Amino acid sequence: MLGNGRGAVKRPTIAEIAARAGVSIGAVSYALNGRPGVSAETRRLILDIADEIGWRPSVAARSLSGSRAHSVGLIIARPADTLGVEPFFMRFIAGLERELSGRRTGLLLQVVEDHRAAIEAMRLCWAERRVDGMVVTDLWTQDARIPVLEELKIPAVLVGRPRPGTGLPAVWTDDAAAVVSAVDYLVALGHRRIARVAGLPALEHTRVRVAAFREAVLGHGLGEPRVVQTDYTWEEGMRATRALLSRRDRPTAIMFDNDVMATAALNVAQEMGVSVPDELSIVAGDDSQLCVMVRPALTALAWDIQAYGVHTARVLLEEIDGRSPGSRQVGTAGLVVRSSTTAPPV
Amino acid sequence: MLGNGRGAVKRPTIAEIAARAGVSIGAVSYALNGRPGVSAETRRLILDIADEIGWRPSVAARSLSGSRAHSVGLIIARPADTLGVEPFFMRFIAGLERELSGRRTGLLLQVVEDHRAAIEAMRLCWAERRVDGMVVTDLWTQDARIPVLEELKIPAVLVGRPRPGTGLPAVWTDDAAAVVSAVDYLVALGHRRIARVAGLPALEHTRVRVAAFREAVLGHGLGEPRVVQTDYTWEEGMRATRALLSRRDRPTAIMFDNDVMATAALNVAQEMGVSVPDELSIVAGDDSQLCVMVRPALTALAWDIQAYGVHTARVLLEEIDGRSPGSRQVGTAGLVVRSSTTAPPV
DNA sequence: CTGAAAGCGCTTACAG
DNA sequence: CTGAAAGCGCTTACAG
Repeated sequence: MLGNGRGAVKRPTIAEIAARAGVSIGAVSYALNGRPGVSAETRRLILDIADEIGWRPSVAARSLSGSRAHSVGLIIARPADTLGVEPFFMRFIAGLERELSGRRTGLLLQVVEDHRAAIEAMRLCWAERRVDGMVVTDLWTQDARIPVLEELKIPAVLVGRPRPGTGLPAVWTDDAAAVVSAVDYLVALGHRRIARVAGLPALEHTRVRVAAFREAVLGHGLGEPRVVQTDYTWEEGMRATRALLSRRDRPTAIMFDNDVMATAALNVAQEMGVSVPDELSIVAGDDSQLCVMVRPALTALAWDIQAYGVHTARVLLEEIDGRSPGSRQVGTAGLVVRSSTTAPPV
Repeated sequence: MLGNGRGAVKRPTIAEIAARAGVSIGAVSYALNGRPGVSAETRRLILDIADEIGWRPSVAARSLSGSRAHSVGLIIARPADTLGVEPFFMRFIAGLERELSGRRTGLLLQVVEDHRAAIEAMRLCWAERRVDGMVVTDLWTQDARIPVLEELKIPAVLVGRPRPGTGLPAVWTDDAAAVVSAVDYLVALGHRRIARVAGLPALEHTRVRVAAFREAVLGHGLGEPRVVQTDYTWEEGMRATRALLSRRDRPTAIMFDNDVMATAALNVAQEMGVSVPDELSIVAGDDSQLCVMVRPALTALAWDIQAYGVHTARVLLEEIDGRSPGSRQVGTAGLVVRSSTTAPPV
């Protein structure tokens, strides 16, 4: 009795190829894997037969003998609600795939609520040998997943800054440089009161961006930097903007850590009768279609997310192959200037 | 030599459990799988040991002997660009997972450009026995993937209306009823000139929705229904809206097939000096956070996408088990009234 | 109720 | 250059 209840089709195996070619299955395996040990003629014959009968290796069999799962895992730890509007993951996944599919490696996706669940999923996935390695996103400054990855010796790539203590390679973008470029741009326009609405404080890149912001503001001699922490949501974007705009010395420019909050700010400004960009300039931290969908269209930092995915997959595959890839930096975000930024009111 | 280059940890196997318990590996397998053939006492002992050493079955070994991959596939066939803003897939995937993870079934995700690539990916995935079945989304009226699924006898579930010719089960929502409810609502407000900006004509649900729209409009005696076909994008949403609003007898209400185009319409209306909702009511076809992020907030049809995912996974797993689940309908969308709809101008 | 054995479809030393 | 065989970690009839 085979597989599914609908009377599964019998797959061709190397035994069948061996029988047709009149050689041993060992010879077939060598030929198909491009290894020495078979004559060019025999190899040709075997490849032709395999091609003709549409043979493909069974991953299960390859995994069992080769101790490779030929898949990698991506466990996204976020409440399901906040995933919808985030264009990041679909683009990132498309990038991962572009690299993985060429290497005949599958992508196993899991979506969980928090780090505790993510760790459990990691352990299970690894214990069952479903994957050869994992992609770790949304890194926290203190990240409970990392010690687990190290304890289990799971090959993994960190999507974020390298961690000196660990042996895990990282693929990262220069968040600090991007933030500085945005501050410089606003200062060049003449802004002196620039605030920042930051994302989740637990996330490492939030911390990096905030630090870069503070340094840039201080470097320009603009006084004590003003930063509001949020959880990236629409609601907190509204609240933070309201708070900033209610002060007497309200900022003339605000940088937001994503596009959703920047859009929220647009609405708050309108409600409060603050004109954008004339009285308030807005910069969104992540460029997305959303930024061109609202009015005024938002000036934003644009990252090449798909390339990020491609490099991440590449580093992970090298890591799995035991080639100790080392960390890699990918392109810094570029500032896309649209209609939400201009010189401050005089 | 084992797995990864970093000196893989030796996984525990049933042989180890058997040795510790002093029984055969067969007995261990029976005990772990809850089958008869071992005494309650032995079973207890075996389970305890397995638990203690953290044993988990190797999927590769289980697949090879049991002829089940313990994974299902989702191949998304869309240009990567259009994926970002779509909140559908992340929600849908979260729903799939909720059901799959409880059944110890993995989700293999692929993102490809078109149906040709999707078919190739399906064939490969199946030939390698990476999956036990597949989820098919974004069904076309004439869908080249279906004959391939049938030819290969791949267990699959259609995310869309049942197809009489095929033996494939479907999980669907009543798109027609949802569209009719929206038309009824607009008519009740007093609208007589209602237009529809539809999505990709090749998609089956576009056709179903357009047909329902036409019927509803004719049923209300509102004259020849006006429908503009688009590809779901922002750009075509703008173009379609511009065309509709440029006519002398322009509509007083427009229904859009998604949220992105409805947002585009908001901008076009503003540019053309048409006030929303006073001069133009707008209904978005898919509810999402975007609908509450714009001003005025958009009245929209809200689908329980996560539940859709849960049911889809459930049906697919039944299909894989050979239980011929039959098609299943899930809840119809509800109209969420916000600020973009009101009575037409007198 | 239990043990010994074959088999799933590959890979890979090891002899010839 | 090639063949015969063991092994990956399970499941599952088949004897006892």
